[in-house]
Amino acid sequence: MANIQLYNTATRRKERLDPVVPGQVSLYVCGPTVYDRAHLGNARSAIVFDTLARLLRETYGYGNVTHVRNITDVDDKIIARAAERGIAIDALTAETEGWYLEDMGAVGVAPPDAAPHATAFIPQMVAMIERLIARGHAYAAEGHVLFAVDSYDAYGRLSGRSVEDMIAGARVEVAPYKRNAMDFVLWKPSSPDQPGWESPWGRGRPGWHIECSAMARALLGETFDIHGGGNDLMFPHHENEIAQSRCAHPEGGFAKIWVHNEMLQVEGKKMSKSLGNFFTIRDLLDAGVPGEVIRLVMLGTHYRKPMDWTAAKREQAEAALRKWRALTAGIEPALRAAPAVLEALDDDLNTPGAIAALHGLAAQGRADVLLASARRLGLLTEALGGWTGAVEVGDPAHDALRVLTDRLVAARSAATIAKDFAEVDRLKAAFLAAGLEVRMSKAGVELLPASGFDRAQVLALAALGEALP
RNA sequence: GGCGAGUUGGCGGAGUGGUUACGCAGCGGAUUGCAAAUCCGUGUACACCGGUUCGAUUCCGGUACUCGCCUCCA
Repeated sequence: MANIQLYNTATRRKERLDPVVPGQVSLYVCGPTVYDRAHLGNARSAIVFDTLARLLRETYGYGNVTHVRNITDVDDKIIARAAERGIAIDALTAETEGWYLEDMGAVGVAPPDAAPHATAFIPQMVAMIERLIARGHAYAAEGHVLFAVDSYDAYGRLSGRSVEDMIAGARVEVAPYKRNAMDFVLWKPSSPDQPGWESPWGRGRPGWHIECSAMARALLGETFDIHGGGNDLMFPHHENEIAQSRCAHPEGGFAKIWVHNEMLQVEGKKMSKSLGNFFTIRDLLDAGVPGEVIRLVMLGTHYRKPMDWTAAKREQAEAALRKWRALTAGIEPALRAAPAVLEALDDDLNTPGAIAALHGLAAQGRADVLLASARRLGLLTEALGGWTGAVEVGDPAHDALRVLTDRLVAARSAATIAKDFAEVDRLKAAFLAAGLEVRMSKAGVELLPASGFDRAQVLALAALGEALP
Protein backbone atom coordinates (compact mmCIF):
# COMPACT_ATOMS: atom_id res chain seq x y z
CA MET A 1 0.00 0.00 0.00
CA ALA A 2 1.43 3.25 -1.08
CA ASN A 3 2.11 5.66 1.71
CA ILE A 4 3.94 8.65 0.37
CA GLN A 5 4.08 11.66 2.66
CA LEU A 6 4.80 15.09 1.24
CA TYR A 7 5.05 18.47 2.89
CA ASN A 8 2.28 20.63 1.49
CA THR A 9 3.23 24.29 1.41
CA ALA A 10 -0.44 25.22 1.19
CA THR A 11 -1.22 23.67 4.57
CA ARG A 12 2.28 23.79 6.11
CA ARG A 13 1.99 20.15 7.03
CA LYS A 14 3.20 16.81 5.88
CA GLU A 15 0.33 15.07 4.15
CA ARG A 16 -0.25 11.65 2.79
CA LEU A 17 -0.50 11.59 -0.98
CA ASP A 18 -4.03 10.48 -1.74
CA PRO A 19 -4.50 10.77 -5.51
CA VAL A 20 -7.59 12.42 -6.92
CA VAL A 21 -8.00 9.44 -9.21
CA PRO A 22 -7.07 6.39 -7.13
CA GLY A 23 -3.97 4.71 -8.49
CA GLN A 24 -3.10 7.58 -10.81
CA VAL A 25 -0.89 10.53 -9.98
CA SER A 26 -0.61 13.86 -11.76
CA LEU A 27 2.38 16.13 -11.24
CA TYR A 28 2.94 19.58 -12.70
CA VAL A 29 6.32 21.24 -12.34
CA CYS A 30 7.27 24.69 -13.55
CA GLY A 31 9.87 24.25 -16.24
CA PRO A 32 12.39 26.61 -17.76
CA THR A 33 11.99 29.85 -19.62
CA VAL A 34 14.21 29.08 -22.56
CA TYR A 35 16.56 31.98 -23.12
CA ASP A 36 19.81 30.83 -21.49
CA ARG A 37 21.72 27.86 -20.09
CA ALA A 38 20.20 26.24 -17.02
CA HIS A 39 22.10 27.13 -13.86
CA LEU A 40 22.90 25.03 -10.82
CA GLY A 41 19.77 26.14 -9.02
CA ASN A 42 17.68 24.89 -11.91
CA ALA A 43 19.52 21.61 -11.58
CA ARG A 44 18.57 21.26 -7.94
CA SER A 45 14.91 21.80 -8.64
CA ALA A 46 14.90 19.51 -11.66
CA ILE A 47 16.71 16.76 -9.77
CA VAL A 48 14.37 17.01 -6.80
CA PHE A 49 11.26 16.68 -8.94
CA ASP A 50 12.82 14.02 -11.11
CA THR A 51 13.46 12.02 -7.96
CA LEU A 52 9.86 12.56 -6.92
CA ALA A 53 8.64 11.47 -10.36
CA ARG A 54 10.80 8.33 -10.14
CA LEU A 55 9.34 7.53 -6.73
CA LEU A 56 5.80 8.03 -8.02
CA ARG A 57 6.43 5.87 -11.07
CA GLU A 58 7.92 3.08 -9.03
CA THR A 59 5.07 3.28 -6.55
CA TYR A 60 2.09 3.67 -8.87
CA GLY A 61 3.44 2.09 -12.03
CA TYR A 62 4.96 3.75 -15.05
CA GLY A 63 1.72 4.17 -16.94
CA ASN A 64 -0.09 5.67 -13.98
CA VAL A 65 1.92 8.82 -13.48
CA THR A 66 1.65 11.96 -15.57
CA HIS A 67 4.53 14.32 -15.06
CA VAL A 68 4.17 17.62 -16.90
CA ARG A 69 7.03 20.09 -17.13
CA ASN A 70 6.26 23.11 -19.25
CA ILE A 71 8.53 25.08 -21.54
CA THR A 72 7.98 28.81 -21.42
CA ASP A 73 8.87 29.94 -24.91
CA VAL A 74 7.21 33.33 -24.97
CA ASP A 75 8.52 35.84 -22.49
CA ASP A 76 10.06 39.27 -22.41
CA LYS A 77 13.45 37.90 -21.42
CA ILE A 78 13.37 35.77 -24.53
CA ILE A 79 12.48 38.74 -26.70
CA ALA A 80 15.30 40.75 -25.18
CA ARG A 81 17.88 38.01 -25.53
CA ALA A 82 16.98 37.26 -29.14
CA ALA A 83 17.33 40.94 -30.00
CA GLU A 84 20.64 41.11 -28.15
CA ARG A 85 22.02 38.17 -30.10
CA GLY A 86 20.43 39.27 -33.34
CA ILE A 87 18.73 35.95 -33.92
CA ALA A 88 15.15 34.85 -34.42
CA ILE A 89 13.11 34.02 -31.35
CA ASP A 90 12.38 30.53 -32.67
CA ALA A 91 16.07 29.91 -33.13
CA LEU A 92 16.84 31.06 -29.59
CA THR A 93 14.14 29.00 -27.92
CA ALA A 94 14.92 25.87 -29.96
CA GLU A 95 18.62 26.12 -29.20
CA THR A 96 18.05 26.77 -25.51
CA GLU A 97 15.58 23.95 -25.15
CA GLY A 98 18.11 21.63 -26.75
CA TRP A 99 20.72 22.74 -24.22
CA TYR A 100 18.25 22.22 -21.42
CA LEU A 101 17.46 18.65 -22.39
CA GLU A 102 21.14 17.92 -22.84
CA ASP A 103 22.03 19.28 -19.41
CA MET A 104 19.10 17.52 -17.75
CA GLY A 105 20.17 14.26 -19.32
CA ALA A 106 23.66 14.75 -17.96
CA VAL A 107 22.38 14.96 -14.38
CA GLY A 108 20.09 11.99 -14.82
CA VAL A 109 16.81 13.85 -15.09
CA ALA A 110 14.41 11.73 -17.11
CA PRO A 111 12.15 13.45 -19.63
CA PRO A 112 8.68 14.24 -18.30
CA ASP A 113 5.60 12.68 -19.83
CA ALA A 114 4.66 15.97 -21.40
CA ALA A 115 6.69 19.11 -22.07
CA PRO A 116 4.09 21.56 -23.35
CA HIS A 117 5.24 24.74 -25.04
CA ALA A 118 3.39 27.87 -24.01
CA THR A 119 3.09 29.01 -27.61
CA ALA A 120 1.08 25.88 -28.41
CA PHE A 121 -1.57 26.72 -25.82
CA ILE A 122 -2.46 30.32 -26.68
CA PRO A 123 -6.13 29.49 -27.47
CA GLN A 124 -6.53 27.81 -24.10
CA MET A 125 -5.02 30.85 -22.38
CA VAL A 126 -7.29 33.22 -24.25
CA ALA A 127 -10.29 31.08 -23.32
CA MET A 128 -9.31 31.11 -19.66
CA ILE A 129 -8.83 34.87 -19.69
CA GLU A 130 -12.24 35.35 -21.30
CA ARG A 131 -13.74 33.20 -18.61
CA LEU A 132 -12.07 35.27 -15.91
CA ILE A 133 -13.44 38.47 -17.42
CA ALA A 134 -16.92 36.99 -17.71
CA ARG A 135 -16.84 35.96 -14.07
CA GLY A 136 -15.73 39.38 -12.94
CA HIS A 137 -12.19 38.42 -11.95
CA ALA A 138 -10.38 40.28 -14.70
CA TYR A 139 -10.67 43.48 -16.71
CA ALA A 140 -9.24 44.91 -19.93
CA ALA A 141 -7.42 48.21 -19.80
CA GLU A 142 -5.29 49.88 -22.45
CA GLY A 143 -4.76 46.68 -24.41
CA HIS A 144 -3.88 44.77 -21.26
CA VAL A 145 -6.00 42.32 -19.38
CA LEU A 146 -5.42 42.29 -15.64
CA PHE A 147 -6.47 39.94 -12.91
CA ALA A 148 -8.33 41.75 -10.13
CA VAL A 149 -6.86 40.47 -6.87
CA ASP A 150 -9.67 42.10 -4.90
CA SER A 151 -12.06 39.66 -6.55
CA TYR A 152 -10.48 36.65 -4.94
CA ASP A 153 -10.63 36.49 -1.14
CA ALA A 154 -8.00 33.81 -0.78
CA TYR A 155 -5.37 35.76 -2.70
CA GLY A 156 -2.15 35.54 -0.69
CA ARG A 157 -3.08 32.41 1.23
CA LEU A 158 -0.41 30.16 -0.25
CA SER A 159 2.42 32.55 0.50
CA GLY A 160 0.92 33.83 3.74
CA ARG A 161 0.70 37.44 2.72
CA SER A 162 -2.09 39.94 2.79
CA VAL A 163 -2.71 42.22 -0.16
CA GLU A 164 -2.28 45.22 2.17
CA ASP A 165 1.15 44.05 3.32
CA MET A 166 2.25 43.48 -0.22
CA ILE A 167 1.21 46.92 -1.35
CA ALA A 168 2.99 48.47 1.61
CA GLY A 169 6.18 46.64 0.77
CA ALA A 170 5.99 47.05 -2.98
CA ARG A 171 9.07 48.58 -4.46
CA VAL A 172 7.91 48.98 -8.00
CA GLU A 173 5.96 51.68 -9.71
CA VAL A 174 2.35 50.81 -10.28
CA ALA A 175 1.02 51.05 -13.83
CA PRO A 176 -1.74 53.68 -13.91
CA TYR A 177 -4.30 51.36 -15.49
CA LYS A 178 -4.27 48.93 -12.56
CA ARG A 179 -7.25 49.06 -10.23
CA ASN A 180 -5.26 47.53 -7.43
CA ALA A 181 -1.48 47.79 -7.24
CA MET A 182 -1.22 44.01 -6.93
CA ASP A 183 -3.29 43.24 -10.02
CA PHE A 184 -1.20 41.24 -12.45
CA VAL A 185 -1.09 40.89 -16.20
CA LEU A 186 -2.95 38.10 -17.99
CA TRP A 187 -2.49 39.51 -21.47
CA LYS A 188 -0.41 42.34 -22.82
CA PRO A 189 -0.22 44.10 -26.16
CA SER A 190 2.61 43.37 -28.57
CA SER A 191 4.18 45.90 -30.86
CA PRO A 192 4.65 44.80 -34.49
CA ASP A 193 8.21 43.68 -33.83
CA GLN A 194 7.21 41.56 -30.82
CA PRO A 195 5.68 38.11 -31.03
CA GLY A 196 1.92 38.28 -30.74
CA TRP A 197 -1.35 36.53 -31.35
CA GLU A 198 -4.74 37.92 -32.29
CA SER A 199 -7.14 38.09 -29.37
CA PRO A 200 -10.36 39.82 -28.34
CA TRP A 201 -8.10 42.53 -26.86
CA GLY A 202 -6.00 43.02 -29.94
CA ARG A 203 -2.68 41.51 -30.97
CA GLY A 204 -0.72 40.57 -27.90
CA ARG A 205 0.91 37.86 -25.82
CA PRO A 206 0.08 36.10 -22.57
CA GLY A 207 1.42 37.01 -19.16
CA TRP A 208 3.68 34.44 -17.58
CA HIS A 209 1.31 33.14 -14.90
CA ILE A 210 -1.61 32.29 -17.16
CA GLU A 211 0.58 29.92 -19.15
CA CYS A 212 0.89 27.41 -16.34
CA SER A 213 -2.77 27.65 -15.37
CA ALA A 214 -3.91 26.98 -18.92
CA MET A 215 -1.44 24.18 -19.61
CA ALA A 216 -2.05 22.45 -16.31
CA ARG A 217 -5.77 22.45 -16.95
CA ALA A 218 -5.39 21.29 -20.54
CA LEU A 219 -3.15 18.37 -19.62
CA LEU A 220 -4.11 17.44 -16.08
CA GLY A 221 -7.61 18.81 -15.60
CA GLU A 222 -9.05 21.22 -13.07
CA THR A 223 -7.94 19.23 -10.07
CA PHE A 224 -4.66 17.40 -9.91
CA ASP A 225 -2.36 15.99 -7.29
CA ILE A 226 0.95 17.78 -7.04
CA HIS A 227 2.33 21.09 -8.22
CA GLY A 228 6.03 21.64 -7.80
CA GLY A 229 8.56 24.42 -8.19
CA GLY A 230 11.23 26.43 -6.43
CA ASN A 231 10.07 28.35 -3.40
CA ASP A 232 10.96 31.61 -5.06
CA LEU A 233 8.04 30.91 -7.38
CA MET A 234 5.62 30.69 -4.49
CA PHE A 235 4.98 34.37 -4.84
CA PRO A 236 3.85 35.74 -7.16
CA HIS A 237 3.81 32.93 -9.71
CA HIS A 238 2.09 30.14 -7.84
CA GLU A 239 -0.16 32.49 -5.93
CA ASN A 240 -1.34 33.86 -9.26
CA GLU A 241 -1.79 30.43 -10.78
CA ILE A 242 -4.08 29.50 -7.94
CA ALA A 243 -6.07 32.71 -8.27
CA GLN A 244 -6.49 32.28 -12.03
CA SER A 245 -7.34 28.61 -11.98
CA ARG A 246 -9.72 28.67 -9.05
CA CYS A 247 -11.53 31.76 -10.26
CA ALA A 248 -11.87 30.47 -13.80
CA HIS A 249 -12.97 27.04 -12.63
CA PRO A 250 -14.26 27.25 -9.06
CA GLU A 251 -15.53 23.70 -9.26
CA GLY A 252 -11.94 22.46 -9.54
CA GLY A 253 -9.46 22.57 -6.71
CA PHE A 254 -6.34 23.05 -8.84
CA ALA A 255 -3.30 21.44 -7.17
CA LYS A 256 -3.92 19.53 -3.95
CA ILE A 257 -0.35 19.41 -2.75
CA TRP A 258 2.21 22.14 -3.32
CA VAL A 259 5.82 21.08 -3.12
CA HIS A 260 8.52 23.73 -3.02
CA ASN A 261 12.23 23.16 -3.00
CA GLU A 262 14.52 25.55 -1.14
CA MET A 263 17.15 27.60 -2.88
CA LEU A 264 20.65 26.58 -3.74
CA GLN A 265 23.44 28.76 -2.49
CA VAL A 266 27.07 28.98 -3.41
CA GLU A 267 29.46 29.95 -0.65
CA GLY A 268 26.53 30.75 1.62
CA LYS A 269 24.87 33.16 -0.77
CA LYS A 270 22.29 32.85 -3.45
CA MET A 271 23.92 32.51 -6.83
CA SER A 272 24.06 35.72 -8.72
CA LYS A 273 26.10 37.06 -11.55
CA SER A 274 27.03 40.14 -9.57
CA LEU A 275 28.51 38.07 -6.74
CA GLY A 276 30.51 36.05 -9.21
CA ASN A 277 29.24 32.74 -7.84
CA PHE A 278 26.98 31.94 -10.75
CA PHE A 279 27.44 28.58 -12.45
CA THR A 280 25.52 26.83 -15.15
CA ILE A 281 25.26 23.07 -15.26
CA ARG A 282 27.32 23.19 -18.43
CA ASP A 283 30.09 25.11 -16.66
CA LEU A 284 30.48 22.27 -14.17
CA LEU A 285 30.25 19.51 -16.73
CA ASP A 286 32.88 21.23 -18.83
CA ALA A 287 35.07 21.56 -15.77
CA GLY A 288 35.04 17.77 -15.49
CA VAL A 289 32.40 17.37 -12.80
CA PRO A 290 30.29 14.37 -13.82
CA GLY A 291 26.55 14.90 -13.88
CA GLU A 292 26.13 12.01 -11.49
CA VAL A 293 28.26 13.83 -8.93
CA ILE A 294 26.11 16.93 -9.28
CA ARG A 295 23.06 14.76 -8.72
CA LEU A 296 24.43 13.11 -5.58
CA VAL A 297 25.45 16.44 -4.09
CA MET A 298 21.96 17.80 -4.69
CA LEU A 299 20.31 14.77 -3.11
CA GLY A 300 22.63 14.99 -0.12
CA THR A 301 20.53 17.79 1.37
CA HIS A 302 16.81 17.57 1.99
CA TYR A 303 14.92 19.53 -0.65
CA ARG A 304 13.27 21.83 1.89
CA LYS A 305 16.54 23.06 3.31
CA PRO A 306 18.80 25.63 1.81
CA MET A 307 21.89 23.95 0.45
CA ASP A 308 25.32 25.22 -0.26
CA TRP A 309 27.31 24.05 -3.26
CA THR A 310 30.91 23.61 -2.16
CA ALA A 311 34.02 21.96 -3.51
CA ALA A 312 34.20 19.75 -0.42
CA LYS A 313 30.76 18.31 -1.10
CA ARG A 314 31.65 17.69 -4.70
CA GLU A 315 34.75 15.76 -3.65
CA GLN A 316 32.84 13.69 -1.10
CA ALA A 317 30.22 12.78 -3.66
CA GLU A 318 32.91 11.82 -6.12
CA ALA A 319 34.58 9.54 -3.60
CA ALA A 320 31.31 7.86 -2.64
CA LEU A 321 30.33 7.25 -6.24
CA ARG A 322 33.74 5.90 -7.13
CA LYS A 323 33.45 3.44 -4.26
CA TRP A 324 29.91 2.39 -5.16
CA ARG A 325 30.77 2.09 -8.83
CA ALA A 326 33.69 -0.18 -8.02
CA LEU A 327 31.57 -2.30 -5.70
CA THR A 328 28.76 -2.74 -8.19
CA ALA A 329 30.82 -3.16 -11.36
CA GLY A 330 29.50 -6.11 -13.32
CA ILE A 331 26.79 -6.82 -10.75
CA GLU A 332 23.17 -7.43 -11.65
CA PRO A 333 20.83 -5.24 -9.63
CA ALA A 334 18.60 -6.97 -7.08
CA LEU A 335 14.90 -7.13 -7.82
CA ARG A 336 14.04 -4.85 -4.94
CA ALA A 337 15.58 -1.78 -3.39
CA ALA A 338 16.34 -1.80 0.33
CA PRO A 339 13.31 -1.07 2.56
CA ALA A 340 15.27 1.61 4.42
CA VAL A 341 15.78 3.50 1.17
CA LEU A 342 12.15 3.24 0.16
CA GLU A 343 10.94 4.30 3.58
CA ALA A 344 13.17 7.35 3.52
CA LEU A 345 11.87 8.39 0.11
CA ASP A 346 8.27 7.85 1.13
CA ASP A 347 8.83 10.19 4.05
CA ASP A 348 8.73 13.53 2.27
CA LEU A 349 11.50 12.58 -0.12
CA ASN A 350 14.17 12.21 2.54
CA THR A 351 17.04 11.73 0.13
CA PRO A 352 19.82 12.26 2.70
CA GLY A 353 18.29 9.45 4.73
CA ALA A 354 18.15 7.28 1.63
CA ILE A 355 21.80 8.01 0.90
CA ALA A 356 22.75 7.05 4.44
CA ALA A 357 21.01 3.74 3.81
CA LEU A 358 23.04 3.37 0.62
CA HIS A 359 26.24 3.75 2.63
CA GLY A 360 25.00 1.05 4.94
CA LEU A 361 24.43 -1.34 2.05
CA ALA A 362 27.89 -0.61 0.70
CA ALA A 363 29.42 -1.31 4.10
CA GLN A 364 27.62 -4.64 4.21
CA GLY A 365 28.82 -5.46 0.73
CA ARG A 366 25.29 -5.93 -0.57
CA ALA A 367 26.20 -4.76 -4.04
CA ASP A 368 23.08 -5.96 -5.85
CA VAL A 369 20.73 -4.27 -3.40
CA LEU A 370 22.92 -1.17 -3.40
CA LEU A 371 22.62 -0.99 -7.16
CA ALA A 372 18.86 -1.44 -7.17
CA SER A 373 18.49 1.13 -4.38
CA ALA A 374 20.80 3.71 -5.91
CA ARG A 375 18.90 3.51 -9.16
CA ARG A 376 15.75 4.55 -7.33
CA LEU A 377 17.57 7.82 -6.80
CA GLY A 378 18.75 8.01 -10.38
CA LEU A 379 22.29 7.09 -9.37
CA LEU A 380 24.55 4.30 -10.68
CA THR A 381 22.41 4.14 -13.75
CA GLU A 382 23.86 2.82 -16.94
CA ALA A 383 23.25 6.05 -18.76
CA LEU A 384 25.57 7.86 -16.37
CA GLY A 385 28.24 5.17 -16.38
CA GLY A 386 31.60 5.54 -17.96
CA TRP A 387 32.86 8.49 -16.02
CA THR A 388 34.75 6.41 -13.52
CA GLY A 389 35.54 2.78 -13.05
CA ALA A 390 32.82 1.79 -15.43
CA VAL A 391 34.31 1.58 -18.87
CA GLU A 392 31.91 -0.56 -20.81
CA VAL A 393 32.93 -3.85 -22.32
CA GLY A 394 33.36 -3.24 -26.01
CA ASP A 395 34.82 0.19 -25.44
CA PRO A 396 38.37 0.22 -26.86
CA ALA A 397 39.46 1.76 -23.57
CA HIS A 398 38.29 -1.41 -21.84
CA ASP A 399 40.77 -3.55 -23.78
CA ALA A 400 43.43 -0.92 -23.31
CA LEU A 401 42.96 -1.08 -19.55
CA ARG A 402 43.30 -4.86 -19.70
CA VAL A 403 46.60 -4.55 -21.56
CA LEU A 404 47.94 -1.98 -19.12
CA THR A 405 46.84 -3.97 -16.09
CA ASP A 406 48.55 -7.11 -17.39
CA ARG A 407 51.68 -5.12 -17.97
CA LEU A 408 51.62 -3.81 -14.40
CA VAL A 409 50.98 -7.24 -12.94
CA ALA A 410 53.90 -8.69 -14.88
CA ALA A 411 56.20 -5.88 -13.84
CA ARG A 412 55.28 -6.30 -10.23
CA SER A 413 55.82 -10.03 -10.11
CA ALA A 414 59.22 -9.55 -11.67
CA ALA A 415 60.01 -6.75 -9.25
CA THR A 416 59.00 -8.77 -6.22
CA ILE A 417 61.50 -11.45 -7.13
CA ALA A 418 64.27 -9.05 -8.09
CA LYS A 419 63.54 -6.62 -5.22
CA ASP A 420 63.74 -3.81 -7.73
CA PHE A 421 60.58 -1.75 -7.94
CA ALA A 422 61.81 1.13 -10.09
CA GLU A 423 60.04 -0.21 -13.19
CA VAL A 424 56.74 -0.60 -11.30
CA ASP A 425 56.96 2.95 -10.03
CA ARG A 426 57.66 4.24 -13.51
CA LEU A 427 54.58 2.49 -14.86
CA LYS A 428 52.47 3.81 -12.04
CA ALA A 429 53.59 7.35 -12.72
CA ALA A 430 52.83 6.97 -16.42
CA PHE A 431 49.36 5.59 -15.73
CA LEU A 432 48.62 8.31 -13.24
CA ALA A 433 49.55 10.89 -15.84
CA ALA A 434 47.01 9.31 -18.18
CA GLY A 435 44.28 9.74 -15.56
CA LEU A 436 44.29 6.21 -14.20
CA GLU A 437 43.99 5.46 -10.55
CA VAL A 438 46.28 2.58 -9.57
CA ARG A 439 45.22 0.17 -6.87
CA MET A 440 47.54 -2.63 -5.87
CA SER A 441 46.89 -5.17 -3.20
CA LYS A 442 47.67 -8.75 -2.44
CA ALA A 443 44.52 -9.70 -4.29
CA GLY A 444 45.62 -8.08 -7.50
CA VAL A 445 46.05 -4.95 -9.48
CA GLU A 446 43.30 -2.63 -10.57
CA LEU A 447 43.35 0.33 -12.89
CA LEU A 448 40.44 2.68 -12.65
CA PRO A 449 39.78 5.69 -14.80
CA ALA A 450 39.65 8.72 -12.54
CA SER A 451 37.12 11.41 -13.27
CA GLY A 452 38.24 13.34 -16.28
CA PHE A 453 40.63 10.63 -17.40
CA ASP A 454 42.33 10.98 -20.73
CA ARG A 455 40.90 8.22 -22.88
CA ALA A 456 43.14 9.02 -25.85
CA GLN A 457 46.26 8.86 -23.72
CA VAL A 458 45.22 5.52 -22.28
CA LEU A 459 44.70 4.10 -25.76
CA ALA A 460 48.07 5.45 -26.82
CA LEU A 461 49.80 3.89 -23.81
CA ALA A 462 48.24 0.53 -24.51
CA ALA A 463 49.13 0.75 -28.17
CA LEU A 464 52.74 1.16 -27.20
CA GLY A 465 52.56 -2.31 -25.66
CA GLU A 466 56.00 -3.57 -24.76
CA ALA A 467 57.46 -0.18 -25.58
CA LEU A 468 55.90 1.37 -22.50
CA PRO A 469 58.01 3.90 -20.66
C1' G B 1 8.91 47.52 6.81
C1' G B 2 5.89 42.69 5.72
C1' C B 3 6.23 37.22 5.09
C1' G B 4 8.96 32.70 5.59
C1' A B 5 13.06 29.18 6.53
C1' G B 6 17.25 27.78 9.19
C1' U B 7 20.89 27.33 13.60
C1' U B 8 22.97 19.45 15.31
C1' G B 9 30.02 16.83 16.99
C1' G B 10 36.25 19.44 12.84
C1' C B 11 33.04 19.58 8.09
C1' G B 12 28.49 17.78 5.59
C1' G B 13 23.87 16.00 7.14
C1' A B 14 19.36 12.81 9.15
C1' G B 15 16.44 11.96 13.29
C1' U B 16 14.21 11.44 18.09
C1' G B 17 10.55 13.36 24.54
C1' G B 18 14.66 9.04 27.92
C1' U B 19 18.66 4.17 23.92
C1' U B 20 24.89 4.29 18.15
C1' A B 21 22.05 8.03 12.40
C1' C B 22 25.13 8.10 8.34
C1' G B 23 29.33 10.06 5.30
C1' C B 24 34.01 12.67 5.13
C1' A B 25 38.15 14.23 7.86
C1' G B 26 41.06 13.03 12.39
C1' C B 27 43.24 9.49 15.73
C1' G B 28 44.88 4.18 16.95
C1' G B 29 45.70 -0.61 14.73
C1' A B 30 45.95 -4.44 10.57
C1' U B 31 47.72 -4.95 5.77
C1' U B 32 51.63 -2.96 2.40
C1' G B 33 58.42 -2.94 -1.45
C1' C B 34 56.61 2.51 -0.93
C1' A B 35 52.07 4.71 -1.40
C1' A B 36 47.04 4.35 -2.41
C1' A B 37 42.97 1.49 -1.66
C1' U B 38 40.85 -1.80 1.82
C1' C B 39 39.62 -3.76 6.80
C1' C B 40 39.01 -3.19 12.37
C1' G B 41 38.53 0.20 16.39
C1' U B 42 37.65 5.26 18.02
C1' G B 43 34.14 10.69 18.77
C1' U B 44 27.95 10.95 23.83
C1' A B 45 26.95 17.14 19.29
C1' C B 46 22.30 19.34 19.12
C1' A B 47 22.80 28.55 19.06
C1' C B 48 21.21 31.27 23.74
C1' C B 49 17.42 32.28 27.74
C1' G B 50 13.02 30.81 30.01
C1' G B 51 8.58 27.38 30.36
C1' U B 52 5.97 22.46 30.23
C1' U B 53 7.81 17.47 31.93
C1' C B 54 10.06 12.46 36.26
C1' G B 55 13.17 13.66 31.97
C1' A B 56 14.02 18.16 26.04
C1' U B 57 18.51 18.40 21.21
C1' U B 58 13.31 16.85 20.31
C1' C B 59 7.09 20.44 22.63
C1' C B 60 5.88 25.99 23.84
C1' G B 61 7.54 31.25 24.28
C1' G B 62 11.39 34.78 23.71
C1' U B 63 16.57 36.44 22.17
C1' A B 64 20.69 36.39 18.82
C1' C B 65 22.65 35.29 14.25
C1' U B 66 22.27 33.47 9.07
C1' C B 67 19.50 33.01 4.64
C1' G B 68 15.43 33.60 1.24
C1' C B 69 10.93 36.02 -0.76
C1' C B 70 8.21 40.69 -1.27
C1' U B 71 11.04 42.85 -8.80
C1' C B 72 12.62 38.38 -13.60
C1' C B 73 14.34 34.04 -11.03
C1' A B 74 14.29 26.86 -9.51
